[in-house]
Amino acid sequence: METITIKDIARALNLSTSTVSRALRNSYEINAETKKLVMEYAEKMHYRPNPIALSLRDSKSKSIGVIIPEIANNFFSQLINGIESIAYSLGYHTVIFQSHESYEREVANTNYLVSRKVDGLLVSLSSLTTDLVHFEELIEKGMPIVFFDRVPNDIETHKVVVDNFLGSYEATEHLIQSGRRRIAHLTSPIYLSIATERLAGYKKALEDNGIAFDESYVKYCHHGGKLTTENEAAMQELLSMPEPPDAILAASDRLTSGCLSVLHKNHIRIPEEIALVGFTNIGVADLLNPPLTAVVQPAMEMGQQAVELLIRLIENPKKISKFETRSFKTSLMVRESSAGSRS
Amino acid sequence: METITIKDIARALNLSTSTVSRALRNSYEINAETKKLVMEYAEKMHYRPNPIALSLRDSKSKSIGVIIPEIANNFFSQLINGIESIAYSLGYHTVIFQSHESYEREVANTNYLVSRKVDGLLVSLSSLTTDLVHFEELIEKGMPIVFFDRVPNDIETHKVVVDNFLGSYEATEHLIQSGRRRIAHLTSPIYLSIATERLAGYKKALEDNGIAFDESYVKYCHHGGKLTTENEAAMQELLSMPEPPDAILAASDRLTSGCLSVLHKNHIRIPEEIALVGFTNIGVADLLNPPLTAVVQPAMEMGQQAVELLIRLIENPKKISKFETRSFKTSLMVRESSAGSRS
DNA sequence: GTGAAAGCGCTAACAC
DNA sequence: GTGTTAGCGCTTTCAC
Repeated sequence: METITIKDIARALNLSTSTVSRALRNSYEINAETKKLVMEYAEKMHYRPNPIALSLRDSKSKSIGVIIPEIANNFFSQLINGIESIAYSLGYHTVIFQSHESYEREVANTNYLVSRKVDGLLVSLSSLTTDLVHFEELIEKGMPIVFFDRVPNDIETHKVVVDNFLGSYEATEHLIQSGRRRIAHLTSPIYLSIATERLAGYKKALEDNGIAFDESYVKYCHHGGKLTTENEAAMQELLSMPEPPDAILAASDRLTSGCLSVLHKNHIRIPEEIALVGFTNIGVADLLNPPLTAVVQPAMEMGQQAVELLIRLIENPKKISKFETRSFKTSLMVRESSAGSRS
Repeated sequence: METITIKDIARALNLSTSTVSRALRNSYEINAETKKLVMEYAEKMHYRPNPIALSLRDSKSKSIGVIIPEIANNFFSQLINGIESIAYSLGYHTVIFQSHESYEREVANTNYLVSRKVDGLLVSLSSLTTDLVHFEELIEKGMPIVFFDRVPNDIETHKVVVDNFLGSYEATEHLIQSGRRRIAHLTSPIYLSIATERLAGYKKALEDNGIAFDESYVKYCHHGGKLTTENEAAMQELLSMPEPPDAILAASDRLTSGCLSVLHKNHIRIPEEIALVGFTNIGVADLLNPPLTAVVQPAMEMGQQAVELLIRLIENPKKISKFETRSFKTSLMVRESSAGSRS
């Protein structure tokens, strides 16, 4: 019944454990006959090496840790699929943890994964992370880490990102071209570089098109839209302005659907009264009412590239001198929610 | 720098490893002073026990494995959140694996988790799993397993499910009451009990309302809607029937949005021409066009109950004589997609 | 009250 | 070509 070990095989075959071990690893120094004997017996008994023992010995585990803000988000779940597919084919296992946008959980997860001897880490920062020492120390110690999407500016390592500036710029310009002038921007705390970049793209597009930037059109949701109340409050402020916006650019999945929801509740016609464009990887964007213009990120590819870089780092421990940052383009999927109606 | 071990502490304090070990576990047989000394030094050096070593020794890991069909699905990701929250508070870690509706991956994941010495397993079957020996053997060996949502009929253990029959019955009856007569049912392969139960509820509702069951109104998508082509094909068949349906009951998340998508593409007015009700936990159901009537499952609670049962099983290894099956009620969220228009 | 030693499963020097 | 041994980090008998 229970799991069989090398020792059991050795005993059964009247060999030493080291011989069995060598035979199983097909070592050149073992007699062909002995090998065959061992292999067949192992096969027959369904022998499987104990990965825990291997991890303890080698301080590695052929597994990589992934820390993301949350799973219940299409962008991240698509990303995970990208990660898993590559990792799996390269013989690595993927262990996923959620920070739930909490700095403490991010740290706790990191520590746990490290103690579990993952060979490397793939991380997308929580929106409330400002202190990065837990990662800096790890990198210092030689732990391979690759950041994606929400990456830190101050850490030198491989990164996989999206051109947020451009994505935001294009979306904003698209709104302008469809005749909007009072474009609001709904975003998350600016700790994250993705938020600053998206804000910058938005500003630049306004500027390039001769529209003055108005700070009161920018609303920050500190929990990134996780709390609906926060979302609604921000939207209410916008709607009750003397000159309410005629378009909104929402900076994340959560923010986008939250925004759409509030507009619905207030019976505001989209796009006639207010146009909406959002960063989102939601699968049903074209089935929404109205079909939603979306800034989409190539999540799957990002995940694939991220693991690829990570595994390269893991398997080439010689200090890499220059790290790369792979940048993807977002794609603007234009749909009704931003249709021109005023130009 | 690197991680510090009990041995390091022992050496530094001129004690034996066993004394240090005992002191850290606050054993009664250790001198208070020694304890204090050890504790403080350990604290100062950020000592953390190596979980791998513990797992190797004790053949357990304070972690539970979760095997689900896929993460990129609101129902499952909400469920995971339920699992994680409870597991975390009880000191267990959660390791998530996706079967991607593949029997082989399900088996591979199971084996891996077992070899990694998870203390228990939480599983929702892949839609293509018909052979259950891999789970049966494990249970035989004493591995705690709790199934949820997609549960096997033939295995005796704790289960957490939803009353699929009733959910389906209510949804169907609702369609009938809103004036529909030719109600189609879009479902996945009937290997899964959830599929047979939903089908049964649908049939019974028809019967109870004097509508003859017509097999040609039932379409099976073998990949559960994972393949859009499959989905479209099934829908096309329905639409090209001499008497196409005037309503559709979709049996899963994927199937529901796929169905909605095809109806859109074919410019079929919902609910005027065809009404739609679907099993789905999608968050934006009320933002869809039209707002979607949904059979919603209490995913979070199901996850919480499932871990709770599992951990009870883990921590009470004495053979439990009777296993329980906890059953939740679905809730029918009536929205426009099934509004009455013909009665 | 504390230490020595064995063992969890595996591999790799180092014998012979 | 095969066996012996030590060690990865930890706990736990068994001694003293």
